[in-house]
Amino acid sequence: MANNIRDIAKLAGVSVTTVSKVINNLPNVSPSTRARVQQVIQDQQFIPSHTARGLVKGKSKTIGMFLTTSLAHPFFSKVVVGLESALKKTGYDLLYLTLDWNPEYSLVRHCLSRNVEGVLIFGFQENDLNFEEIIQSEIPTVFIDLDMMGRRAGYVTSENVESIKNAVYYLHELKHRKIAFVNGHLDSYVGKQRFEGYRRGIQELGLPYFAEYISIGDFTKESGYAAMKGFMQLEEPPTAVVCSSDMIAIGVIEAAGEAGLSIPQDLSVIGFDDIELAKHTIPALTTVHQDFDTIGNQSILLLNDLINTPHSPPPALIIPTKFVIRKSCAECTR
Amino acid sequence: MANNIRDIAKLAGVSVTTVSKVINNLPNVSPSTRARVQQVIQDQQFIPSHTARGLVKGKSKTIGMFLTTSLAHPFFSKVVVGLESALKKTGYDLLYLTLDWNPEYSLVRHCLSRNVEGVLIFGFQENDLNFEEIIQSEIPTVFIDLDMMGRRAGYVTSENVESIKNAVYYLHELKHRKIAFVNGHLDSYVGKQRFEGYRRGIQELGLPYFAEYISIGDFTKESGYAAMKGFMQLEEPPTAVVCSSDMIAIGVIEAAGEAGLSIPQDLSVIGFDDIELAKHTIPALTTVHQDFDTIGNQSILLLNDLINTPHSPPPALIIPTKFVIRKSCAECTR
DNA sequence: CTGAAAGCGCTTACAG
DNA sequence: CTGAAAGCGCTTACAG
Repeated sequence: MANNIRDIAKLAGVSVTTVSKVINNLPNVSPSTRARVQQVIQDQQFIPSHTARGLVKGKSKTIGMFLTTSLAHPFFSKVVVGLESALKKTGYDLLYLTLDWNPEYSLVRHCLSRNVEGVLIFGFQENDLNFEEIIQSEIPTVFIDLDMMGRRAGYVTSENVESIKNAVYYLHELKHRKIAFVNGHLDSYVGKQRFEGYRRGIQELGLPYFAEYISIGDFTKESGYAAMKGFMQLEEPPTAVVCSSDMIAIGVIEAAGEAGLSIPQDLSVIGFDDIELAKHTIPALTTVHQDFDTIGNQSILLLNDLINTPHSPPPALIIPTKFVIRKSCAECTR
Repeated sequence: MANNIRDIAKLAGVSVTTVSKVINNLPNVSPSTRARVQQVIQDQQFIPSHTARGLVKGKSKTIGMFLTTSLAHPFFSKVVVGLESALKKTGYDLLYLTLDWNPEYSLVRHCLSRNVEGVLIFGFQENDLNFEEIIQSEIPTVFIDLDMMGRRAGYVTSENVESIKNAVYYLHELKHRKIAFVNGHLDSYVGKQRFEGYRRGIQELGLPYFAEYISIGDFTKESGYAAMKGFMQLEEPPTAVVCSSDMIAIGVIEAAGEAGLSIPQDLSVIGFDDIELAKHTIPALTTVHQDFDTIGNQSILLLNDLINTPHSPPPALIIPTKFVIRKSCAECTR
């Protein structure tokens, strides 16, 4: 049984150098020799060791991925589809790196010991981990939904600011003037961005900025529910609500429904994400569609550039969203 | 800058053997020597190469995972949470292996070249891939939701048969006698199992077996919708429908709603999976809850046994489900 | 307790 | 076009 390049060399009656050349499709091997070696490789079902190759070349053809466990979030699997296609294209495999939360643990150590060529970071917020360390290490890194930059680190995210701003504009065109906003955590990058979008929309349209119309939750249905309950206490409740996630919107709709308001006649609601559920709410949710597939795909492609193109600039890629109009908004009649 | 064990040895004034012993916490090093070496390691921020270690030991501390891209399915992320905790416990990292669909491609080659110690296969059906090859290779393998077995291969899945049977029993207790079943693909393992559950339930309860009450779809909402439309054409439409997924149930409910039936008064519906959405349907869906976390967790643990316990028998682990009673079933009044 | 040496399975100048 | 040899960074008998 031939287990290594030396066995193959012996069987083919050549040197290991030659076998290596054949395996790697390098020139300077006569056609007949090449054919003979290939035959032996085939016969023996020889599989070169990726590990040994990695050791001598100092490359692993592996990208490390750090993920929050709280990634039980609904987008993850969609992003993975995008990752997969780009991985295939670039020839990398993805190593799902499990985080260890003991004090001596270090992202960088893990990466270095595993010899990953680049790192993908997804689902984390600014202060979750010691990202400075990894940026300093200059291991090529791409963050998803977190605007970290470094000499060899960049990010990809959806168009958050404009998307929310557009939602506000859309409601304004429908004659809404009392437009509330239910956001997620402000310590998350997307939370900050979307808030900025709301702020700009209100400002550019010359609408008054009411602190009472802004609620900060945590992207969940529950936080949307609570926010809407709050709005309904106001003397002048909003006639429309922009939400920072579809789940928030669903909570808003539920609270509104309990109070006897019908959507969209009495209240217009806009979500964010376009999750599966958004099509199935009653009424179907008007929302901002995120292109998760492209996010995944581009993350790997950019990482590949960072790794393999010597002076490639750190990326900061904003993926366009799509505004999906369904049934949860109507013209304001009051 | 110290990059390898030899540099450390030099700096500490010892042999590489000794450094290796210190790194691996092996005995036969004097305390003072050990301390000195550790100090140097610390000072130099030395990180041993996982790759080199893997090469000589023939082990990679890596588990390979094959996943369908169609894994954009909603459970995946929940299973990952379970995987993660077990990975941490066992010290393995997960290599997400991207499949290459060209004819020469082989799962086993990929695994062998990457030197993974075990393989997790998730989201595939019997004939999707050449699983025989991987079973023959005797690389330790655990399948999720696919009952493949081999000398070193086993599986973990939810209790599918009993769960559906119980659902049928539950409806029977609610005095339903015309109980339909909307299944997913029969070429999927879980499809077959759940069908068997339905069959047994009907049989044991002495209910007549009507082919018209059985619809085979593809786990989607659309297939549920179509199935229910069909049922309503029958002379004696069912009074209750057991579904092989929550999405199917949602489609059934939608079709029923369009025909003016109210749930649960006119029709009882039971789902499967207990996805997020199940709580939010109107009425909230009675369903079979799958314990995805445990599925993920046990998969790794069993794989770990398979890898590290010499004669560990191939596992066939059935994870219990929980029947979650919500609002979509009522006593049959007709 | 310590270290010299062989070896894991490859790649890569280099000489012929 | 071909091959001997050094080396990637470790571990592990083995001898002292």
